[in-house]
Amino acid sequence: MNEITKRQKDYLNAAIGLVSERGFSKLTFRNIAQEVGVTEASVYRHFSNKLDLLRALLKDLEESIAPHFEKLVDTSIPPKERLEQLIKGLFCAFEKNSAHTSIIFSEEAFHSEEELRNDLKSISERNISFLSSFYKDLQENQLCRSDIDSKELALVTLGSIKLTVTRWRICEKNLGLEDAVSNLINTHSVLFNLRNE
Amino acid sequence: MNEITKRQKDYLNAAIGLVSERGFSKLTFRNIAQEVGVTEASVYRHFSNKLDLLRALLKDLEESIAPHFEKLVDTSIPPKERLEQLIKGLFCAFEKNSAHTSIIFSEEAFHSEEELRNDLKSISERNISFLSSFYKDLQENQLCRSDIDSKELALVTLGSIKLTVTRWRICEKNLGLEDAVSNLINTHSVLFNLRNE
DNA sequence: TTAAAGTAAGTTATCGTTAACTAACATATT
DNA sequence: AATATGTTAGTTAACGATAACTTACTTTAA
Repeated sequence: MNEITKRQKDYLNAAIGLVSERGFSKLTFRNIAQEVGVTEASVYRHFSNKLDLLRALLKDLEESIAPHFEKLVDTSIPPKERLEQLIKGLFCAFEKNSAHTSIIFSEEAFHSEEELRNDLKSISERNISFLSSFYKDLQENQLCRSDIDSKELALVTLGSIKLTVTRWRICEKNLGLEDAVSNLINTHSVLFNLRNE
Repeated sequence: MNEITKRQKDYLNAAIGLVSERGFSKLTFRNIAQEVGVTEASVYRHFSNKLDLLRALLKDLEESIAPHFEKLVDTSIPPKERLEQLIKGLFCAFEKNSAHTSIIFSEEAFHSEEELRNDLKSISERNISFLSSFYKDLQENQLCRSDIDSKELALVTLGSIKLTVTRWRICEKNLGLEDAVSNLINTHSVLFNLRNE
């Protein structure tokens, strides 16, 4: 609910780095404190408990990802470019902090906390709905195949993005992310018969 | 390496149930022991440490999933049916034990253990390669669109399957898995222009 | 009778969390 | 200007719970 303070943001950045580099299981008050250079108890000055911290973390990550999906409905840009910008934007964010993928894409992480699980669900459904209305608009303007429901197209796109990121993470960044992105865009163009006009 | 004993299998089943119902973080020696009805130390009679247990768990899950992918190359069955059987088979396995999804699909769970991360990677690549050669064969027989590389098609399919399972899990099984399956198959038929002959 | 399976009772380490207290600074009152 | 009050961000030290893991002893079954 409340706005985040500058100092809280410091702690959150430490948390994000921790998840990115050492995994979700290493996200502890001790480790965050160590990263920031303070004591464990000090973290409690800014987050009253772990749920509170996770809530803030999820919100912070959502705010860094949502804009990419929102841009999908900006009709001043050619549709294929919009999709390209979404994919590139997301992958760029993921490259900077793979915590984004760990958290945004991992329902497992929040298995125990129903509230956070629901938050994660909302974020995911919102992203799907942006993608879906993007495709619906294209279909209505004959810029995309319309023999498949726009929501199904959205699910295919999101699934591909998630899988690509997952594989890229697991391969320890061996395979080029750039190539993966252009493959993704090309595959979508052909498969969905995307046109700019 | 070694074959698994009957008693070990009991413990693994308990472990799978645990992950399915209470999440990966609740997979502890204490909880496994409690499920089986023995003492914590007893579990150590069968698995020398946690890495050993996770190794066995991963192998066990792989053995229950691999056959579904292997059936893809059985040319005695019409191709569309083969794909349908893969998807249905996987979803059926996931419905019985959602641990399969937590583990097979979650790179996060094994973030800290490089050995297991590599195992997971191998399993994933193997599955992709089965799907890929399935599509390649179809393409060579003009039973599938061939303007996109078979591996890209495989990635789209796997991504869709994973996303569908994830969403189904997160929604607490509210939305029907049956519908999701038939949607998936239909979307693939149309999108990939799949034919039986 | 001997090897496999189980137990009780510990170890050490780390987790989230709290309590009691301090130093530095801003604001308000006299 | 000087004093009083409040806030912010930090400290040390401990709490109970739980994790992985060990040792020494007992039961059970081929």
